[in-house]
Amino acid sequence: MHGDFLLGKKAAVTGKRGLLEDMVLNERAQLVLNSIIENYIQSSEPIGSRTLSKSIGVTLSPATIRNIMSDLAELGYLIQTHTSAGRVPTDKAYRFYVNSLSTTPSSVPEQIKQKITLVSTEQGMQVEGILAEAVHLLADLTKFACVVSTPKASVSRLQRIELIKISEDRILVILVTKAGVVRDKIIFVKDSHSQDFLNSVASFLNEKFKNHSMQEIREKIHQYLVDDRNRYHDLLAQAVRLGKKAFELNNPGEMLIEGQMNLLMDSHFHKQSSVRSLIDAFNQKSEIMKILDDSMRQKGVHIFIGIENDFEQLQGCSLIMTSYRNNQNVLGSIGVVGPTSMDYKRIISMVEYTAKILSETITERSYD
Amino acid sequence: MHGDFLLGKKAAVTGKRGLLEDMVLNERAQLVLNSIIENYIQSSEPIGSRTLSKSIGVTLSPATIRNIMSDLAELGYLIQTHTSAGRVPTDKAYRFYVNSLSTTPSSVPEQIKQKITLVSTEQGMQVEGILAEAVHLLADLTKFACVVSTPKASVSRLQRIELIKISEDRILVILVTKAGVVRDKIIFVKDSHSQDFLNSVASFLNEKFKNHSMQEIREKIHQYLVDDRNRYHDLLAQAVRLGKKAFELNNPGEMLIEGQMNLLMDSHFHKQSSVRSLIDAFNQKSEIMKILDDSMRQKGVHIFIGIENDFEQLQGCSLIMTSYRNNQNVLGSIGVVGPTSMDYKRIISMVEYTAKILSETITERSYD
DNA sequence: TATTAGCACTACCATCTAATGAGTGCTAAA
DNA sequence: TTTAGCACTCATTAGATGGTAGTGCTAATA
Repeated sequence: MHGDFLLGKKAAVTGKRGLLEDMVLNERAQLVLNSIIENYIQSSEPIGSRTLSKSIGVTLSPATIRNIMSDLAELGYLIQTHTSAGRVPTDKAYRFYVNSLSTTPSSVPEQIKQKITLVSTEQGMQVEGILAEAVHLLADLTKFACVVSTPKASVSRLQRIELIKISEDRILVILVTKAGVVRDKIIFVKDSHSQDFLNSVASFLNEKFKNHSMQEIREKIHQYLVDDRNRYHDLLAQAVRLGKKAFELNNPGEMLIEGQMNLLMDSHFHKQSSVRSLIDAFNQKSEIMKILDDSMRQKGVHIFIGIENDFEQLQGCSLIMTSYRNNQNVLGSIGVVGPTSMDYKRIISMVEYTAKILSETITERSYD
Repeated sequence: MHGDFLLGKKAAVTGKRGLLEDMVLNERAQLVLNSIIENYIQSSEPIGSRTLSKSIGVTLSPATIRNIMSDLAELGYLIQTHTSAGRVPTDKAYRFYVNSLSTTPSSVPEQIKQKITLVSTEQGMQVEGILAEAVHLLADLTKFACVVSTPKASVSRLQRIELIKISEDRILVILVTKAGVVRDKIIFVKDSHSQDFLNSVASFLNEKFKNHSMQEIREKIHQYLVDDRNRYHDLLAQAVRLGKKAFELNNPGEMLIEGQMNLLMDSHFHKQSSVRSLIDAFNQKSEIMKILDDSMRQKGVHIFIGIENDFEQLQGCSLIMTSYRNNQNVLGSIGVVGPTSMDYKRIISMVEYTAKILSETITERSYD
C-alpha cells in the first residue's frame, strides 16, 4: 500500500495502519494539506499540483506534490471532481484543518473589532433588540446566515411576576427575568378572580420566589402541591395553583435568523442544486434550535463540518456556534451557517468576538 | 397612426387620442390582452400569436392576433424581449388586468380555505405568535415572500401599565393593550423611586387611562404638564412625569418577514440579476414598513405593480397588501411580495382570506 | 530511496458553426 | 377586415475544435 510514508513517527513505529488514533500525518503532508485547504478557501476552485508547488513555501516539484496528493486522496482528505481536475478538500480535511487551528487561538483584527459594536443598548432596547442587532451584524460581516437563540427563561432567575386579569377565565402572566427578558403568556382558569386578589397572589409569588431560577421555582411549587400542610391556607393554595400554571414552561424557545439570502447568493450553494434543501433546513426551525441548544451546554466555540451535522439538510454546510451569557448564566447561543469551504479562521474569530461583545452588553443590561 | 381601432366607442366618438381617461380598449383587444396575461402567468414564457390563436376562445387567425398585439405593444401593454420573440405583458398590462379583476370579487376555493386556519391560538399564544403563524402560512401557500406588521401600540387602547424597578435609575415599563399586545421598554430616571411608589404611580395611571388610546393618553399627559394646577400634588406630578416617558412612542414598529427564500428560488428573479436588489430591499425594513403602514390606512386590498412601487428596489415585484383588525381598530397589515407575473386572482384571494381569518382570531383574543 | 522530469492522456471550457424553430412584419389576396 | 404566404430575425441547441490545467505512470537522477 502506498501512502504509508505520510504517517508520522508513531504510526511508523507501531506500523499498525488500522489504528487511526495512532496515525498522524507527517509534517510535509500536513503542510501540503493545509496549503490546499487555504488555497481552496480563497479561490473556491480545485487545486492542482502545479499551482500548489508555486504557492507553497517549501520547494517541492509538482510531481512530488502529486504523489502526496494522491496519497492524501487515498486517505480520504481530498477528492477530485473528475479525473483531470485538481483536488478539493473533503469534510475530513476541514476537520483536520480546524483542529490544527484550535491550538493557536486566533486574534480578531482590530479593523473588525471596530465594526463589532452594539448600539441598540443606547436606545433603551431590550434583550431581544440587542440579539437582533447582534445577529444582523454578524450576518453582515460574514455574508453568511446567522442564528441566535433567545434566552431560555428556565435558566434565568425571576425578577418579578405580574398577573393581569383579562377576562373571567383568562389571566395574562408577565414574567420578568434577571437577564432582562420579558415573557408573557395567557393562562386559563376555571374560577374567576378579582384583580386585587391576583395582585396579592403576585406579590406573594414575588416575595417567595424572587431571585430563584425558574427551574427551582417549579420544583418548590411542586413541593408545595404535594405538601398537605398548605391546604388550609386559601391564598397560598391559590397562589401555588396559579403559580404552577404561570411558571410552566411551554414556550419552545425562539430564535432569530438573519442573512439566509446571503447563503443563496453564495456560489457554493448556487452551483449545487442543494438550494432547496437549504430552504427546507431553515424552515425546520426546531432542528436548528436543537443545535443551538446543544452548543449552549458546551464551552467555547463549537464547529460542525458538513457531514458531521446530525441534521441531514445541513450536511452541505458548516456551522460555527458558541454561547453567550450574562454574569450569572449561559443564556443562549449564536452562530453562523455557511459553506464547508468557509474561511474558518476568520469566521470563528468573528463569532467568538461577537458573542463576547454580546455577553458584555447583556450583562450590562441584566437586572442585578 | 395605427392602433386607433382598438379604442372603444367613447374614444371613437370623441376622436381625441391624447385623453387617456376617455380611451378604453375595445372588447376584442381586451380579450386578447387578458388572454396573453393569463397565459403568461401560467407559462412565464413570451406568448406568440400562434399559441394564442389556439388557446383563445374566439377563432382568430394568428395574423389578426399579430395585428392586435402589435397595436397593444404600441400602446404600451406589451413588450418583446427581442425582435423574434413572443410578447410579454408590461406593468401597465397587469394594472389593466387587475383593475378588470376587481369588478368581480374572487371567491376563495374551498380547498384553500381549509388550509388557512390558525392553530396557535389554542396554545395560549399571544398576538405575535399568531401573526408569525399567519405570515408563515401565507408564505407557504403562495410560495412568495410575505410580510406582516405587528400592531401599532398607538392605535390600541390601554389595558394596563406596570412599572418595575430595575435599578436606581432604570424602570421597566410594561404596556398591555386591549388588542392583546404586550410591549416593554426601559426608561431612565434621575431620582430613585421605591417599588411601592412605582406601584402607586402605576395604579394611578391605570385608573386614569385604562381604555384610552395611546394617542389620547399622550395628549392628556401633555395637557397635565402644561397645566399649572397640578404642581402641588406630588404623586400626580411624578406620575405624569413618568407617564410621559412611559407612553412616549419610540418603537419604530416591527414586522415579520417570511419566505424570502421562496422569492430567490423563483425563476423570474433567478434569471434577472435583480436578486441583489431584492436582498437589499428586504434588508431595508424601514421602506417595507412604510408600505405596510400606508396600506393600513386604506380599506380593502391594495396592489402595487412593479414600477408603481415608490421603493425603487421593489420595482421588479408586485405587492398585494391588506390590513387586519380587531373589532375596534385596524391594527396592522399583511401582504405578499412576488413577481409582477404572479397569479393575481389566486394571491389576492389568499391574502384577503388570510387577513380575514387573522382578524377574527385576533378579535377573539382581544381583551374586551 | 526519495525526488524529479518527461510524456501520454483526460476532461473541462470557451469559441465557433450550422441547423432548428418559434416568432415577427409586411404584402397581397379573399 | 381578415387571412394566407413569405422573407426575415434571433435565441437555442448540438457538434466540432483547440486550448488548458490537470492527472498517472515511468524512467532518470541525486
